[in-house]
Amino acid sequence: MPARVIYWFRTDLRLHDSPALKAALDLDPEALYPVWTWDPHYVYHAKVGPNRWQFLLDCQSAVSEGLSQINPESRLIVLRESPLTILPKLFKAWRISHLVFEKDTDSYARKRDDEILAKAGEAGVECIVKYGRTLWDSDEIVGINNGPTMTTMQLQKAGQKLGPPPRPIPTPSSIPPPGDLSLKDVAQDQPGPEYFSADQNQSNRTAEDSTYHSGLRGPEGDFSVPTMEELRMSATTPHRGGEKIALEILDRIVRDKEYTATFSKPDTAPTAFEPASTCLLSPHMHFGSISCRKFYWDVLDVVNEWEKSGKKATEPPCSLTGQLFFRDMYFAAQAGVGTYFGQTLHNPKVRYIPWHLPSKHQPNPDDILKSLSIKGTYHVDSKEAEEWFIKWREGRTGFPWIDAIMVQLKTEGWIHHLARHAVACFLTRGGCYIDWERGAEVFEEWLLDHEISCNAGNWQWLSCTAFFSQYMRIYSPIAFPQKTDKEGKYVRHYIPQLKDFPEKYIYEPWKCPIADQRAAGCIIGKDYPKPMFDWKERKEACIRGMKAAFEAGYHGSDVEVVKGNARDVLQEKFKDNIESFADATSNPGASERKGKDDFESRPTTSKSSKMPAKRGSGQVTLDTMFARKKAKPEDECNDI
DNA sequence: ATAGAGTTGCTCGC
DNA sequence: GCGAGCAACTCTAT
Repeated sequence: MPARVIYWFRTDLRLHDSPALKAALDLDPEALYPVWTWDPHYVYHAKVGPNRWQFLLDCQSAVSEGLSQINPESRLIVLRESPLTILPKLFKAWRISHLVFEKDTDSYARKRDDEILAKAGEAGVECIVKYGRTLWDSDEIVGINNGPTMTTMQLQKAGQKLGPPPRPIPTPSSIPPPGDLSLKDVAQDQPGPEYFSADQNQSNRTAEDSTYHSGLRGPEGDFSVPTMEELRMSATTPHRGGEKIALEILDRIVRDKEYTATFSKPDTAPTAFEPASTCLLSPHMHFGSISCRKFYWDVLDVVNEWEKSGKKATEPPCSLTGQLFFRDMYFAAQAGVGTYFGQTLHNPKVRYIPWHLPSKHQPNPDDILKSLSIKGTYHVDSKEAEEWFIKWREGRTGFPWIDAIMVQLKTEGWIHHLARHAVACFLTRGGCYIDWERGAEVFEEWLLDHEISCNAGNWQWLSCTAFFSQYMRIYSPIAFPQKTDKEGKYVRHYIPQLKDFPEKYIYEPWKCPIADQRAAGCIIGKDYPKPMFDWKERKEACIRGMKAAFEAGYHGSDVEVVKGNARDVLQEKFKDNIESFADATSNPGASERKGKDDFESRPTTSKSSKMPAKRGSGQVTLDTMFARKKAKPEDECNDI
C-alpha cells in the first residue's frame, strides 16, 4: 500500500535540511499533506506579541511558496483547529497512513505530542518523529550527560560522544502532491471559552481574534495562512521572516570570511544598530526558517579554510559555533529538567532568591503579593517594586541605556545579546531585585526569537540562579554602553527626546546642568524621567540580598520552597546578618550621594538610606509608605 | 583537597 | 588600553 502522509510543520518552517521532511519523502508517498494546525494554545495562552506573529506568518507563507515552487499542486495547508482534535479527523478523511514531524522538547509540546502519538496509534497511523531543531538530539545529550547540561563543556563533551552534527540535507527536488483535500463530514471544533477568557494577547489586539471564525479552511476556503488582520494585530518590526530571507542572511555572513572566522561574541557591540553587530538569525532559528546544522557547517567550512591558510580563527564559546553550542546547551538543559524548567518552583537547578514581585509560580497565591520591608537591606515595598517593574517594561526607568533597549525590544522584537544582559541584570540582581520570571514573561511576549529554553536559561544565568553565579559582576547602566558607544548614538536613536543631549551626560542625564538641559530641549523630570532610584545604592542592596540567599542555599525543589516557607525562613535566619552588613557598608558612600531631588519619587526617605539600619526599628510598611506619600506630595511631582 | 577556569564587570592607576 | 584589585561562586581537572 502506498503511503499517504501528513507532514506536520511546527518548529521547522523550512524545506532545506529537514530530517523529518526527508523521512516523510523517503516513504515515497502517493500523497503528502503539508499541514499547519492553528493551535489555540499558541493563539491565546502563549504570550506572542504582534511582531512575532508577523514573523510566524511570514515563515508559513514562505514555506507555502517554497512547496509550490517544487510542485505547483503543493502548498502549506493551514487548518484552523487544535491539532488534538483536527488530526484524528484528518487521519480518517484523508486515509492517512503516516504522520511525520520534527521533535519538539518544549514542555507543552511534549505533552501535546504524546497525546497526538496516542491518538495516531488508536487510528492505526504510523508516526515518525525526527530531531532537527538542534545540533544534537537533546534527549540523547541528556542521556550521555546524565542529566541537564549546565555548562557548554558538558554539552560539547556529550556532543563529541555523539559525533559531529549531521551535514545539512539539501532541499528536496520533488514533493508529491497532497491528495484529495475534501473534508466530508468534518466539522470544525472551535476553541472553548476557556481559551478566550485567558487570552494572554488581548492587549495586543484591536478586537477579538477572528482566525477561527471563518471555519477550518479560512475565509477563502483555501486553507491559506491567516493574516495579521484576522489576528487583529499590527506589527512594528522591520525584521521579516521566511526561509529565503534566512538563507540570504546566512549567505551574506559566510561570504564575509573574516567576520565569520573571527567572530567573538563578547566583542560585538550591543549599541550597534542599522546594522546590528550580529547576524540576526535567532528569529529564523526559532521558527526553523534556517537550520542550525546548516549554520554550523557553513561557518565551520569557512573557519577550516581560514585556518588552513595559517590565520587564527576564534573558538567556542566566543565563536559563532560557540553560540550554537549555548543554544544546544539550553535545549538539553530544558529537556533534562522537564516541565519546570521555566520557573524556580519545583526546579532543582534554580537557586531560590526572595525576589520582589514573585512570579505566578508560587505555592500559595498570597505569596505573590508578599513583601518584606527591612530598612537598610535589599527589601523594598512591593508597591515600589511594582512601579519599578512597570517603568522597566515601558522604558521609563530614567536610565537611558536601559530605556533605549526596552524601546528597541518592544518596537523591533530583537535586541543584542549583551543588551539583554544589561536589562535582565538591572531588573534582577543588579537593581530592582525583581523575580527573573517577571522579566522572562516580557521577553516572551516581545522577542521575535523567543525560545523558552534559551530565554528561561539566560534569565537564570543573568539572575545568578543557575548556569552562572558571580553576582558581584553587575552591569552598570552608565559605564557598560560607554565601552562601545561613547557618543550615545544608540540612545539618541531610540529615545529621541535625548537626541541633542550633551555627550557627557547621555547615560546619566540627571547630572546635566539645567542650562544645558534647556539648550538640548530636554528637561529631565519633564521631557525624560529622572532615574527611578539611586542605582549604586540599589546595586549594593542587591549584592547583600544575593549574599544572604546564596548562604541559605535554597533551590526551587527544596521542601521549604515548595511549601512556601523559604521566604520567611530566610528573612528570619538572615535578618541579623543583613542588618549588620548594612551597618558596615551604608555610611562610606553617603557623602557622595546626591540629594533626593535627583531621583524620582522615593517612598523611603533619603535619610533612611544614609543612616545605619537599626534592628527592629522604623520598618517601612505599606501604611507608612502611603502616609509619607500623602504627607509629602511634592515628592510625587518630581517627574512633572 | 586544591588549583584553575569560567562567553562578555567595574574602578582605578599607569 | 592594560592589569590589578575588588570579593566571590561552582565545576572540573589533577
